[in-house]
Amino acid sequence: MSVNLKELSKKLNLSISTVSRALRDSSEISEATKKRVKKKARELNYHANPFASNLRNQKSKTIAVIIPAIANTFFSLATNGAESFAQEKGYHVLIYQTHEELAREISISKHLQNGRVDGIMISLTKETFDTSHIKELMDKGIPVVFFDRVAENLQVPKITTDDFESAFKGTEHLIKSGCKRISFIGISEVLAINNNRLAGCLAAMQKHKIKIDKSILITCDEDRIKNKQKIKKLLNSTNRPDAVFACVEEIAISSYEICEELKLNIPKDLKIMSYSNLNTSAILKSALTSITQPAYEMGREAASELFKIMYKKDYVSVGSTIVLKSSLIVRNSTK
Amino acid sequence: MSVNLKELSKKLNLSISTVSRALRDSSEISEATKKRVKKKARELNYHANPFASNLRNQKSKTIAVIIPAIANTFFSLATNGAESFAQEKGYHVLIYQTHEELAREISISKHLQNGRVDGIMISLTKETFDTSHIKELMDKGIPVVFFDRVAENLQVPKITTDDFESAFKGTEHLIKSGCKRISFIGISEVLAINNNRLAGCLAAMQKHKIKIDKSILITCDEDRIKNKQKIKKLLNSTNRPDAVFACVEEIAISSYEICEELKLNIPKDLKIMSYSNLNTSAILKSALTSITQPAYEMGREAASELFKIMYKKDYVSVGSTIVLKSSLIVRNSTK
DNA sequence: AATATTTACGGAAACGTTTGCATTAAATAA
DNA sequence: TTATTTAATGCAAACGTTTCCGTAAATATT
Repeated sequence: MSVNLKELSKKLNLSISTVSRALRDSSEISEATKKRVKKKARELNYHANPFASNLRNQKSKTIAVIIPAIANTFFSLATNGAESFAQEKGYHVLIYQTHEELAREISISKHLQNGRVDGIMISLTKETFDTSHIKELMDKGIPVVFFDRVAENLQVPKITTDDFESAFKGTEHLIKSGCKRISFIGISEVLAINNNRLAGCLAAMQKHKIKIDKSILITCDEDRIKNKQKIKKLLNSTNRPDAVFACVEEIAISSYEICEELKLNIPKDLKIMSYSNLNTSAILKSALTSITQPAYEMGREAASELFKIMYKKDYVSVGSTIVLKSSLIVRNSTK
Repeated sequence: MSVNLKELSKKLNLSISTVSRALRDSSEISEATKKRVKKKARELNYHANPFASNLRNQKSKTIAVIIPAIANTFFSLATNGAESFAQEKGYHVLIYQTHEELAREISISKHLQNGRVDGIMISLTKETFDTSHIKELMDKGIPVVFFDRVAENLQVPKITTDDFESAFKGTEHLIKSGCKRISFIGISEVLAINNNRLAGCLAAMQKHKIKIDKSILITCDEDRIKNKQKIKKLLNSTNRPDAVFACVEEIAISSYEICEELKLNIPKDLKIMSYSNLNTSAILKSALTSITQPAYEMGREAASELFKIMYKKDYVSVGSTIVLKSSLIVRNSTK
């Protein structure tokens, strides 16, 4: 196997403890031996066994990122930010996908109760109405931070965007573009992110005296095919909306595809606006008006907050929320 | 802290070893005590310390996925496949981004020499012309598999797609659509994947007696902005190509953006075809003709191969290559 | 010169498991 | 009845670190 401290110390005619200290630059060791030890360590390609260190130190230099899905522009960008930050700090990143299933989220949480990671970043599933599994982690003393899809009732740092405000602003833009019948298409009835966006949308409509028709406020919380059927039904109805405000980009994409099928022109027959991190927004058949979250920065910020509480001795987590701004980019789909 | 075997065994009036064996269903323990032990373990919310187990067992139940970037449709899909497979097997997944830098790839490789993971899946950077750092890992006895961006000279399982054949077929499609001046835009001069695609493209041109102009076989291996300038120069030249064959989707996206700038119509003024896993291909301003790799399956397959050699005692890695098929989907951008 | 302090190192315990090797009691065989 | 096997459990070593404590020599202090 790999060379260990014992072998290394034998070759050097030194004790294990001296070698260990020399390698970690202890002040108790003379510069001369430090040099000698480090040189030999390089020669023999010595690398400390992480499990022995972890066991002894009771920490893993590892964080977990729990997300609904990695193959998603928002979450992959956020993960990019988190991993980049962690790598800079010399930490490792474990990734877990819940696939939008609460059962998996719970199962993963249980698996992380044993100290495998020093901290956890999580974005909840569409189904997560109850967060006692997260509470359990916190009670075990494991630092947790939420990003984007947060649980508002837990005393944990949260990284979010200005969902209400950006949705409000986006909806005002739609109204100014002449929309009178706006359909909000959400992804969940339990996620704060969804409900805040919806609330922002409704508030703008109220302010501008737009009649709210609840029958066109729909939720696509099932699989892709069923969701598409739901949207198709909406866009095929006699009393079709004149605009779709999509809560996430997948819904916008489906809407585009359905417009194609139904020969609806965007933006003439239907305007579409969406929360989106697509890098193809500008080159879509009708360039997509987007509300773009700073996904990469959110991932970095979440990791940064996580490290802050991880480093704090005897930490008491506080429920501070960091709100980043999304940006509205108007393009052809709402002209 | 967390409850450990010692405390648990004390509560049960049993020895540590008995409790340990009971929990792992050893045949040496009576059913009665097994039941009693498991019940108590649940009650006290006992979870074995993974580092102690790892140290003792000399394995980590963890694999590493090393990729250029996670915020990339292909790699995020492949990672999805790998993580899904690993999760099913009860394994954990560490993720590392190289950001296309060989130096990082080397640094990460060094960090994984210490047994932190039981196996590694890797897709190389654009810059990786030398793979001695990978060889070092193999020499330490750590199972490695390549996917997509492979090193052809190493004796390791490799998961690839039929790059030569799919590029050949795609190019023939371009030629049949009337293209006489095809520009291949690559991403690296050292990656096999790039060179195989280029070779496939050239072979098709040769077969159909299309003149090959080396000045329009270009490589975009720098940052986004410089690459875009390069493409712009190409598309703005007097002797502009009538088709772009993009080696990866980022190049296709840039090409679309430049066409917009230069008021070039796709496909009238320029046809574009690309290797791509974009889920917006069909709704782009001119729907993109794509060669799509089975990214998710590649990730799963790579993980599957990795587990095979991980489970093999005293394994000798063989350089078997699994080739999956890409599919050509013809859309409007080459009509 | 005698004592106190500092410097540089070694011994051994501890982190929490897993497992080879007893050990004991009960069950079976001779 | 006595010897032998089987079943169920305990003891202690081992995995490879880190660090508390101890100690001898070297240096500083009075």
